[in-house]
Amino acid sequence: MTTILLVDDELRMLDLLELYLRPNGFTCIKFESGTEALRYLYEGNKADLMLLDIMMPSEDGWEICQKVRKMSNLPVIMLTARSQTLDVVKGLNIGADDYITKPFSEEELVARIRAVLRRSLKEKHEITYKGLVWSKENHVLQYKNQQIQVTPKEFELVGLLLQHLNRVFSRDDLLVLVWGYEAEIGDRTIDSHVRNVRDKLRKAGFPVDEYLQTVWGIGYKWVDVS
Amino acid sequence: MTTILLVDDELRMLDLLELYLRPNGFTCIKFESGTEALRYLYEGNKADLMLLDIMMPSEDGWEICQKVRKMSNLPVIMLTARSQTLDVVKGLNIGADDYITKPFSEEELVARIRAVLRRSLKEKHEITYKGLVWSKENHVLQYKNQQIQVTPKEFELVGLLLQHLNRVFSRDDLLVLVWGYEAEIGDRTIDSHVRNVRDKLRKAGFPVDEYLQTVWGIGYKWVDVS
DNA sequence: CGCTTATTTGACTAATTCATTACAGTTGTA
DNA sequence: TACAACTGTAATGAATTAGTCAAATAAGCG
Repeated sequence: MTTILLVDDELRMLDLLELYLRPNGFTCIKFESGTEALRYLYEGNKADLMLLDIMMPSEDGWEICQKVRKMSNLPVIMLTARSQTLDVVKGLNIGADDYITKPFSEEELVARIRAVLRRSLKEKHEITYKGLVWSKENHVLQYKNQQIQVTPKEFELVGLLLQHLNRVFSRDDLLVLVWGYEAEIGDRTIDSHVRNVRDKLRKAGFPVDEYLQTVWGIGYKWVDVS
Repeated sequence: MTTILLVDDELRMLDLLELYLRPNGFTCIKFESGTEALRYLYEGNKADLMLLDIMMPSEDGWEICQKVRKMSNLPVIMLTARSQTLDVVKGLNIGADDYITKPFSEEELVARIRAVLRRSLKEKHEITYKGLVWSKENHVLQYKNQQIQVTPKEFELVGLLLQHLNRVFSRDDLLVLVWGYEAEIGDRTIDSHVRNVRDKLRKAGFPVDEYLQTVWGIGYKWVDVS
């Protein structure tokens, strides 16, 4: 079963969304404001996706989306009446997974939701790779029961690579995905962090050089051969 | 926030319930059959109460109620058109917490829900961690038979951390979960409370620094290694 | 109201992490 | 091999974040 959080200040839109989604097997939970939805998430409840209206009286969709992003990897689809490119870009940069403009058909809505769900399924909170444990919830990196002390940036970096085995990340990719889209950082900075990660993992006894490899001229990747 | 699961085969009744409950601050999740609701619970989702119609085509309310009872202590209020004493008794025996006959007023519905929630909240939470006793009921914190005098906020803070060992709480998390949603508090305020908690526990002889740890750049957690 | 206790704040210090730099080392290619 | 492009390294100052504490403010209570 798939649970979708609907966030819109207009009751009519909430009802319409539910009308479209329930027959398609989605469980809907409606919220008239983003803060309500956030509270729901903060309380540890789970959901599979959030449909979020941008135009809302108190806190707008952008802010809500950012807050959701900070606390979880819940996929977010933004809803809006406006279809300006600027908004789309802003939304996607902020971390929204997709963007639907009103009005929309039932087919479009459901199709987009399915697509986003397919994409987002892979993200994990806890990853174990050959004895190396990465846990987002506990914010620890362990190897063979010993804790590896890493900084926030290092932690994010390792997590990203582990979550996408064999994918090559350019320094630009890493910049956006680890540092955030507006960061302006030199290439050497990223190298430095990679170095530190390698150092710490190596010292813990993990054969990091087999896995965290440099792709010459491009960036870095975590190689998984098994 | 309180989440209520609505289970009824009639869409109209689901809508009516939602219409009554949402304005009273309840979050509603609607299910057209008991099995759907059960699946929702089986998947680990949380809720505070279930409103369950007795008369349903496939599996009736009694059966659903029994299954809910087996897997959790979620309070259940049964809904029915019949008002025969027999049913009431049967329902309460099976484990329902209350019983509402249709038709009902908004006031009655909300009042009963509140009453059941009040009752069900009480039977909660006593945690013992290495000699440290946290008792919600008595609202006391003890270590080796000596009472540790803590303020309400400090008490909530310790309770939250103890209830989720090893989980890292960002200051934003703590803000929402301890202070409540609309609180606007500075980071230093949270630190202050953490400091006070550490201070008091330390003075009582509890080795708090081993457990209540700072996760640099993220927040705080209660580390449990055992 | 006046007293007590709890909570919050802000200024300051301490600790840690981050970004940069310059240069040494490495790789790819002609 | 030579050279150009790229990556690795280590040290360091800047920036960010956390800890501390006293004082201000708010909240409870008789």
